[in-house]
Amino acid sequence: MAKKHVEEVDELQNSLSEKEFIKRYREKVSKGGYKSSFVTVDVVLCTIRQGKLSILLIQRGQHPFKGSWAIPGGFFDPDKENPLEAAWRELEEETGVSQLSEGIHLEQLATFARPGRDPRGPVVSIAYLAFAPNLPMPTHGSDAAQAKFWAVEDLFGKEAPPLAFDHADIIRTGLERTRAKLEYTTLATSFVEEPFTLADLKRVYEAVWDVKIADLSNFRRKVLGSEGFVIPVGDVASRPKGSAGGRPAELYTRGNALDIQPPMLRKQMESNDKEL
Amino acid sequence: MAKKHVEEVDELQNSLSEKEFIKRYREKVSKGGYKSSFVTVDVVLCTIRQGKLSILLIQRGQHPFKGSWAIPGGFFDPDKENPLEAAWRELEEETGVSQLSEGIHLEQLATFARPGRDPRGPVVSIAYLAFAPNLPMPTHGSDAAQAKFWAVEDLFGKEAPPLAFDHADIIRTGLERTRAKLEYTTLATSFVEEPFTLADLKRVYEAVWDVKIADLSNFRRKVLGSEGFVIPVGDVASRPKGSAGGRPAELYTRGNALDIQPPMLRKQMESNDKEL
DNA sequence: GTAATAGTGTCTTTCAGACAATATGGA
DNA sequence: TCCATATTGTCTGAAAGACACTATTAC
Repeated sequence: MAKKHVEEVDELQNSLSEKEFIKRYREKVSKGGYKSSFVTVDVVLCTIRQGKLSILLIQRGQHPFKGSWAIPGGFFDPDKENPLEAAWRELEEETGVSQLSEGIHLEQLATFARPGRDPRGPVVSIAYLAFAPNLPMPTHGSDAAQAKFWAVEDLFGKEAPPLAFDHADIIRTGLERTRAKLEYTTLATSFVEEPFTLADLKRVYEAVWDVKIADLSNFRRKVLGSEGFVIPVGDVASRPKGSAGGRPAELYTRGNALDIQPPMLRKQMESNDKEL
Repeated sequence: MAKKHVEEVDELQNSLSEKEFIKRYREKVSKGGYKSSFVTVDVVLCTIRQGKLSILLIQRGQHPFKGSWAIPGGFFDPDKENPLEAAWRELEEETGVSQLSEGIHLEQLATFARPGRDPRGPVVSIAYLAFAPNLPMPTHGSDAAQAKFWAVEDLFGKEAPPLAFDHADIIRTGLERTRAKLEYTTLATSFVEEPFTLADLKRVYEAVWDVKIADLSNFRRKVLGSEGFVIPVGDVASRPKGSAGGRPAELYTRGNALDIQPPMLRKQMESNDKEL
């Protein structure tokens, strides 16, 4: 991370209006005539909380967009690290989970570089997309005012929080990718902790696609029929206390397969699509 | 495009060794302590020439990688344009086709930012992926020594040309995306000129996947059964002179559908996979 | 016992794969 | 006429959707 950059910027942060801050910032940056750009690495972290697809957002404590919510991220040092490594680092800073935590998936999403997307000047954002099981956090990072998982359905309605920069676009792109990936990859398993039951996995599809999968039997046949999707543990789940009765479910771990062949179909939708 | 940057660099280009050039270049760039980066927009342009999946490459006339082959691209001005617009501009400069040319597809591929990928210093490449029908060109751009379509099968063998920067990685990524996209989108039609026959379309799949589709009948049923994939023109093709006889094929234009539901299957492979 | 959840089996429809048969042009 | 290509039709097997039935727990 561009530490010196951050420190110098920090000197400007205190008790300046956003407008004045941007003016001073630009003076420092726009020299030399070279059309270079700052680069950030930002992460759309998807997980499932209380049965709902949710995304980690951090309330900004600094200009610009002070008080608005942003996906976690930080400046990228193009001399020192790969952007993927930077994304893992950001993820670890914000959530406390390490790269070694099995099951967390991280991939490049897209790069956003529209002129004016950052009022400070040219800043290119390399966005990443992460899937994680329900995490104990959020432990908010060093410079974050507040970190919180937002249910996706709350992000785009009239009660929606203000989103910083073009992060609404980035989140939308991430959600589209997420929904598509569940169709033809095994990544749904990245949303659950091991070991898991098929009902757990079904809830992932229901949360991400916002559908009701009516027939657990067909879902079961599809998952178990896909070579390497899940591996039976040979044990059964103990029913959570306070829950009603019912036969205990068999437990599974993630298989090695990456793709589902043929893909999972997403037509069982009697969907209640709310947001885009 | 960063015109001033290009001009200043041009002063350094003549009669300097690559090593000396890079040293002088770095002295100009590394000032201020801010960890900013230059950004380029580069395009993997795929088409089909003589029945083979091919990619447009340009032989570099300047350091670094003088004499090596690179995908077309150029510096991106983060103040003035969207990267997608920049990609269209690059495409137009190198090929003469305009954005209005129906059928050409252009999408963001991925961003490459590994430290050291450009010996001049930190340069982030936003790579785009384009599909085009057989083009009259290449008309080589202003600063390009030579432009040529290379068959993919010639790019990774022992007779392979030297590729600049990490463009081998970018091309590989583009090829994977291209092959995957033919499965679940209608983008195969972007590789043929309108109007086209189903045999033309079949040749696209064969070239991109490097397979032989044995049964044209099943292929036909799949394509015509996919709503909005192709639209019959109501006319038949006239057989090219010199070719053998045979019933003339019906002509089609591109439909409005973006996705194929369910996807095209890529198992008819008796593949002769050569490169990766 | 009932309620609730998990798992098995079976019938029907859809669609890909294989392959046979017909159509339409050129030499 | 024969040859080459395009198009239509038919049979079969794999897999999804619907749905009935059995299994195992808590109460």
